[in-house]
Amino acid sequence: MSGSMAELDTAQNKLEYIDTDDHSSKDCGGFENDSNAHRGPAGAPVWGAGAPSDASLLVPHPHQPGMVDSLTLRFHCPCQSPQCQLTYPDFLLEPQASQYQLFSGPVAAPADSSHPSSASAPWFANEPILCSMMPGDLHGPLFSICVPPGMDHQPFQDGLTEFTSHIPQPVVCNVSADGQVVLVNPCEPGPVFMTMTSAPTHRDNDVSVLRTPSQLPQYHKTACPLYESRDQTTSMQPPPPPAQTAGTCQSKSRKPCHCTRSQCLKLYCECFANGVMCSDCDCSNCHNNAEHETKRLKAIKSCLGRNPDAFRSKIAAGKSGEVKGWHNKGCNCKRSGCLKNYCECYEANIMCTSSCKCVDCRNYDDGSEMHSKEKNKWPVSVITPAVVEAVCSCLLAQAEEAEREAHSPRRAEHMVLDEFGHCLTQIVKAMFKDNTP
DNA sequence: GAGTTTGAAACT
DNA sequence: CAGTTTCAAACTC
Repeated sequence: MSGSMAELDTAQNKLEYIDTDDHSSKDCGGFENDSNAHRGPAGAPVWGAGAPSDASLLVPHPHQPGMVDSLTLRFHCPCQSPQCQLTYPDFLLEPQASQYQLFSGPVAAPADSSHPSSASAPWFANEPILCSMMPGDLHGPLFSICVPPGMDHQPFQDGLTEFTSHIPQPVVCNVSADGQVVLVNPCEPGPVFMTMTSAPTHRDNDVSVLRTPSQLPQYHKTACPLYESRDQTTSMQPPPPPAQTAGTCQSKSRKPCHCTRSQCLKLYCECFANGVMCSDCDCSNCHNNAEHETKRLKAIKSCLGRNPDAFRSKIAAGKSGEVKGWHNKGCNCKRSGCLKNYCECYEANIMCTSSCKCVDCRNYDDGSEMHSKEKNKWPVSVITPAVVEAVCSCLLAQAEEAEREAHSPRRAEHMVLDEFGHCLTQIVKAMFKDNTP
């Protein structure tokens, strides 16, 4: 395997800030990244390395070359429309500190999420991409993506495909010849159409903008309503507005909760923990709904205060295949042998790892018998977090090399895929080596 | 469906 | 941070 992270800390600041000094606005929605700040290769945006459910695009810090500014990693609305401010109460927000915006959401990280091994987003190459929530018309803020001049739509489509490929829900996207982007999310009844238009509101009038017809809800159509944590330096992404939250991802199979004492405002409540309002539940005295939005938001804030990762997925999921991943915290089972659904690992159909503090665990691959709920056909013992990290490092290094050598995006993609194949070969070799007596 | 068991979340 | 309590889901009968 080639490359190392050290070689990759060569970020330059190639992106430009949008001057929005005249917009003293607060955030209006969208997701920021977590506090993990990673260096991107050569100034290129990189997929964030947060929890698997919240990979985002990282962009270089404008004043500290080589550093990623986490403050930039969020949507914000430069407008001060009552609609936006109603949607996101003040107490959850902090003054706008930065102008970068990005196309981001609670999406599955492409790789190991807890290490600086982000994969480069080749579709951005060296081009600046500026994304923003813009003040919209009567329907609310616009979801826009600014494509730099001279950049044709094909790479953008590739990028959009890449982006949406990380969204937990299957999303089909395409940029048609007339510049219309179609997103299809099974959470929603129908496709979402976005149209490329000129963007006179942006400087130089030299960018294209993707504009959604019905604005804000479209953002949430591709983003599950998981609440984001905040750290000391970044503002929190507010929860989605009630109307969207209550309906978002409802099509996903979700069990109704039966909470009686928590008002569905604690993590005991699965709905609340999953970031959705209760709907068709059997709970009593429920406050996890639009009618109690203020109390609900306070509860969210409280949870995030206790644990900034409270609403992140506990499962660091494998992107595909039968490897589900691993539990970020690990379980603490004592009596179930980790073979009942009391065990979070077992329930998630993953094996216990060294992170677990369980007693008498039987949810592991002992070489002769797999005890997990659905017997994993993949060699979990080989595909460890360290291996995933190593693979990601290799892919990142390859992407960086392609960028350094100014290869076309397509060529760069091939190089990365070649490297991925090489990594897989080594993993397979390791498998057989491990299974050889 | 009621009662019990279990382990995560919350609390001290 | 460890021990205890609270809670709701999973499980059993």
